[in-house]
Amino acid sequence: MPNDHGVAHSRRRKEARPTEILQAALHEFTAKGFAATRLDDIARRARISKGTIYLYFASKEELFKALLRQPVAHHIEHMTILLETFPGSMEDFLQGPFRSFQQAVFASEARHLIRLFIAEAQTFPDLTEFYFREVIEPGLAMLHRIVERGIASGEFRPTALNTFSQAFVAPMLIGLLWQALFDQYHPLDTDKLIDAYIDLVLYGLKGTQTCLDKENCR
Amino acid sequence: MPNDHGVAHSRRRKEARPTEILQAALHEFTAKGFAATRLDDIARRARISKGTIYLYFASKEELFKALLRQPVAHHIEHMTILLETFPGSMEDFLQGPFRSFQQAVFASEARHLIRLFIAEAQTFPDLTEFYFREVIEPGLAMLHRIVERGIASGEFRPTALNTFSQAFVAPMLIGLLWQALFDQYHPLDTDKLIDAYIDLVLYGLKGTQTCLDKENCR
Amino acid sequence: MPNDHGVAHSRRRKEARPTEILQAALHEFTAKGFAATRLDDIARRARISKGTIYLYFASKEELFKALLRQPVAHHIEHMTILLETFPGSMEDFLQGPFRSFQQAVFASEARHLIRLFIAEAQTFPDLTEFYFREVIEPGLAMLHRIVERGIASGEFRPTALNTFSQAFVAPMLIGLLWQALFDQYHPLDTDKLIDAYIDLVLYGLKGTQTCLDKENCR
Amino acid sequence: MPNDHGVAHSRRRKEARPTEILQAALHEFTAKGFAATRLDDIARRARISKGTIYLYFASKEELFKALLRQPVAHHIEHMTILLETFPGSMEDFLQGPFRSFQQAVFASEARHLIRLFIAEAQTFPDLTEFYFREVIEPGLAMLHRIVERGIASGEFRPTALNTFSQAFVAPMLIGLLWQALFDQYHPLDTDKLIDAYIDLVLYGLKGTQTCLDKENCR
DNA sequence: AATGAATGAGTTTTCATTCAT
DNA sequence: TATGAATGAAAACTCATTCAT
Repeated sequence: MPNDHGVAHSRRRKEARPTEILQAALHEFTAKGFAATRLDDIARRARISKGTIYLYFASKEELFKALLRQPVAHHIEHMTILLETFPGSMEDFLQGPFRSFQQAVFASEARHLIRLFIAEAQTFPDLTEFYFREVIEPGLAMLHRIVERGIASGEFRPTALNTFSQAFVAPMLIGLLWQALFDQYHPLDTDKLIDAYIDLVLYGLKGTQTCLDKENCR
Repeated sequence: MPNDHGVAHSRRRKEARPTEILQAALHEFTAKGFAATRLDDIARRARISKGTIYLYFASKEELFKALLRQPVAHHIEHMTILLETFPGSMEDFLQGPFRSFQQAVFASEARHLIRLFIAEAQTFPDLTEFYFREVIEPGLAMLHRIVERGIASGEFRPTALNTFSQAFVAPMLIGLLWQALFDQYHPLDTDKLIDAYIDLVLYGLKGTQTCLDKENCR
Repeated sequence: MPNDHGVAHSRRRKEARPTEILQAALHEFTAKGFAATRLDDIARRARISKGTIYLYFASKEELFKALLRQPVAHHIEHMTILLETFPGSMEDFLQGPFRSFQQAVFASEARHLIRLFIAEAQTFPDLTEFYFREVIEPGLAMLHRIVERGIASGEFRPTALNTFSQAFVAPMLIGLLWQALFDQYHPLDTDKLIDAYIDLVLYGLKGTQTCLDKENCR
Repeated sequence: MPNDHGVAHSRRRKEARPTEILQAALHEFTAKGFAATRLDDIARRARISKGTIYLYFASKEELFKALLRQPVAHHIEHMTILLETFPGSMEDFLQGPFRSFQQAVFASEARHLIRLFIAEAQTFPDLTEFYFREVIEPGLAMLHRIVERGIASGEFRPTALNTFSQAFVAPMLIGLLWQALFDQYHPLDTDKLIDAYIDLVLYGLKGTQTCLDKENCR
């Protein structure tokens, strides 16, 4: 019965549509930015007609926001939960889950989205607020918690890094932007960059431990 | 003598036009991005007519490129020359001229332009190449040179930072982006961020070897 | 059944669009020339929106070229084929098919297009080449062939007209231009003009043959 | 006294200005047509500033009309006067002054202006009327007069050419247009074209009268 | 008289959005 | 649901014309 098949097929596709559209949108917005991307291009890439997009997203802007709202927050959430129950040292956490998190970001589509967000944030103030509330604030809180726990346990010494948790993700940001902009001119090994940076930070944080005389070492 | 005034006024204005236009363009492009900025807006801000822009810039794109090509390279150049003749230690250089350089970037218009470049680089590949050749490559070379000189003189130990000079400017980038995007939600003291980071880097570079005795350490 | 009607209507219209647009374009371009014609006017005349034109033609220039490329060549082609198989005398051909051809040009839209081409040829060099290759060269070749056949059969005497086949169509050109420019001041009977001219040419071509005494004839 | 010189020089130039502008305008309008020609181009070619044009011509349109009104009429006038007092046969007139006139048109700037007029006539109805009254009508009258005189003296037979004097200048028109449009693809010897045509016309006009036996000479 | 910087109306072109099918 | 032809608002860009010098 072709009808049955047709319906089933249609339903299956129907459910997949938003995702298909978002994937196409990711590709196009990433390549050209919001304004320079045409819905036609997204539709063509998703192999649907332009009108169909409007069945699932109210406007180009909403599609863009939906794309950017999707996929970053859960990384942070996951890390935060992991941290709460993490039994080991904070050095182990940074060398383990935190490093993995950064590698995961580089491996995922999120890598494009972060850059896209930076590019378009001015144009979409509500996106900026969304990111701050959903990603930045919880992310910084988590980083702060790591340092706090490290200090509380005597693993870390107190440093300015406690106030500037942003610095923890600085090399990830550098890496993302470099990859997108300059890799063609001069490739960058982002894994090693992250490793080097974690070492640097840990070195700075642990500081006095490697020092013979704790009292005298700052 | 109205004639005198008129001539003087007109001449002064004529020569100032490109600069006036570029200033207005900086403001508008910065606020809305390339595509969303209308030449009408730039013209209105510069208090001239739309057509006048075309007397000085061939197109919206050329105006944008002219804006971005202007003002970053000379900062780097200045630093590079300074470094060559710098008599002191590399720690002094980082704490002195290098810190000043970063503060200068934050104080200047360049702060907006860097973010604008990141946002629009995808759309203007020739700008990307320009930045790589004129800013990134010489900048990295200079940073590399600092570490090399420090190692050669026994001031620094060899670390991965030697390979990843990008990491030196990571917090400046974080600071620029934070200022533009999130300062309204949570202000960031960029001066202190830079200080903290230079400390971190120096600590990592100089290593534990140098610290036995607080008075002697730093 | 409104649906049926609707579909039929829409389909019919869609296929007809390019033709409708070209007709409107013919009218407007003919009346005002290329530069002075606004796409708005063409759209209004075709009862569509400005944007629709761009669904079928890439630009104003392409629309103009499409208009001029259309409809002249086939006249020539038809004549050329006719000539190859024409059984009668060349006088009969000139008095018959060739005269009809000229009358057909006067009756058709081509009459406007030729003038339009003359007006705009400077601006569109590729159109000029197109006309030369597709219309002028084959047209002259055909005229040349007529004279040749006439001479070969002894019907015509050799004259300079053999080298200047252009002269055959001179009155048609005069007629077209007169009609467009001066008919309001002084109407011209183009049919009779053509007749008179064909007589003149035939008289010249047949020339001495019809004269009994060669020495006395001219 | 530099003032004197200056004034003299200025006056001399001042008087020459309109002509200089018209020459530049001829060149530019001829090359690109009315609409596509920019006053800037004309000014540059005349080595003056754009504003200066407006000291001598009220608008682009007036400049164009002034250009086209100039220089054709006097050719006709001259011919007409010549004809009135011409002592020889009309054949001599056609072979002499009339042929010279056509050659003069080809050699002069008028050659461009005629084509320019054809191209733009639609856009400037008053120009069309001007041409009809000043050029076409007197020109046709003169041609008509030639034929009449020839018939009156028994030199010519009555033919349809009497009614269609336009045909006399047909090859000149063909030649002008060919030169402008197709000479690059296939050069045309306009002198010989005119010669051939005058022969053809004379042959037709003198016709059967020079033939001994009317019945056999068509 | 001459200049040429400045203007802004006018035109082409693009593309998000709609809607009849 | 899905389509894609049609729309028309919006924006870049041009250039005749003006006018202060």
